[in-house]
Amino acid sequence: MSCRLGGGGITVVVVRTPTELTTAFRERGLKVTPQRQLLFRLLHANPTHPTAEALFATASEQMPGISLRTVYQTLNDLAAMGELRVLLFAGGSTRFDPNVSDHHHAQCDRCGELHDVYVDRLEALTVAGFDGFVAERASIVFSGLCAACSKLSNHPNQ
Amino acid sequence: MSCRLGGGGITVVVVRTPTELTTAFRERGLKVTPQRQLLFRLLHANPTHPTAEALFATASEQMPGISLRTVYQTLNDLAAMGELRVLLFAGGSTRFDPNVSDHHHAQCDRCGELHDVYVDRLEALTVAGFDGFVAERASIVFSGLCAACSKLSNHPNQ
DNA sequence: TGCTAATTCGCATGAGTTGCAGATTGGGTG
DNA sequence: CACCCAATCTGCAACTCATGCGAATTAGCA
Repeated sequence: MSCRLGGGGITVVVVRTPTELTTAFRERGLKVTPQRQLLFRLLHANPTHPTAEALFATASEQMPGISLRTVYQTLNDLAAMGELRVLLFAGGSTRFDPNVSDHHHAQCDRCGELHDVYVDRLEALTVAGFDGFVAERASIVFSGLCAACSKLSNHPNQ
Repeated sequence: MSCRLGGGGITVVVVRTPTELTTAFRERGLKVTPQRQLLFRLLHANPTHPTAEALFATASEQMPGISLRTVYQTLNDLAAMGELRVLLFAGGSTRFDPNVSDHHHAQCDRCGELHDVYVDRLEALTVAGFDGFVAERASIVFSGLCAACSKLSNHPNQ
């Protein structure tokens, strides 16, 4: 089985700006605190799929005293609003993906790095065994070696 | 750019028999205890994607006093040997899949049920954004409603 | 400016999993 | 068949990640 990889088409990352998130929060009767504004900024166009702890660490630098509890709270609010995707992967805690466009992931077996990929022609898949299951979404995770780790294994002396 | 995903052709559900697992354990210098034999039997052709706790509960019926610690230990050993796939899904703890053939999963948004599906023509996918990533495997999780829950939503009066 | 519900924060709690150590045992060896 | 030792089992403690709770604070509207 093999898969053809598209020639690096342009990928559009759709991530709400802090301003848009502010509006979305207010519309729902949620308040926009300095803590939340900071998190909105840290998440904007953030491609690192951070964990709550990672965001907390970064946020603490800019706002000493911010609580880990607040980070979780805000992340959960965002996820409930559909502004954040929650990702579960091997090797640790929940990661949050501010990229809510239709995309998938590639995870490196060696360093654990996770990055976004865009898959087309999903409808071309042939699936057996649905047995009445009505699929609405598909989430694909590719495993292998990232560019950096792939180079390393070609030069094992490193 | 293209990637080859291992395997291919007709998908066969390969689940080692307790006897095969016994041999595999001995070959690696691991001992085969009554506890492990029981777990081998409980896992054989088990389509339920059980959690460690679920296996522990079933095992306890047949072997009162077996330790949850032992269940974890054996599951981890099996996973390390590649005889078990470790699955992480929303809604709780790690699940273990004794079906190590090339397959994927469908999870019901409503009841959480998880079942196996077989995907063909992965080669038809067009993937952008690998950016040097060398994909070796792909894991697909479909979300939607299982047959039972799908019927329920068509008859909301229930 | 004042009110009130939402939020923050810190601590306690809970679920899931692993580390540890003493007692036990599988299974190769003599 | 008995012995021996490393592997295993078990129970408990500890650890990680995440959430519940409540008193103090604050955003945002009147």
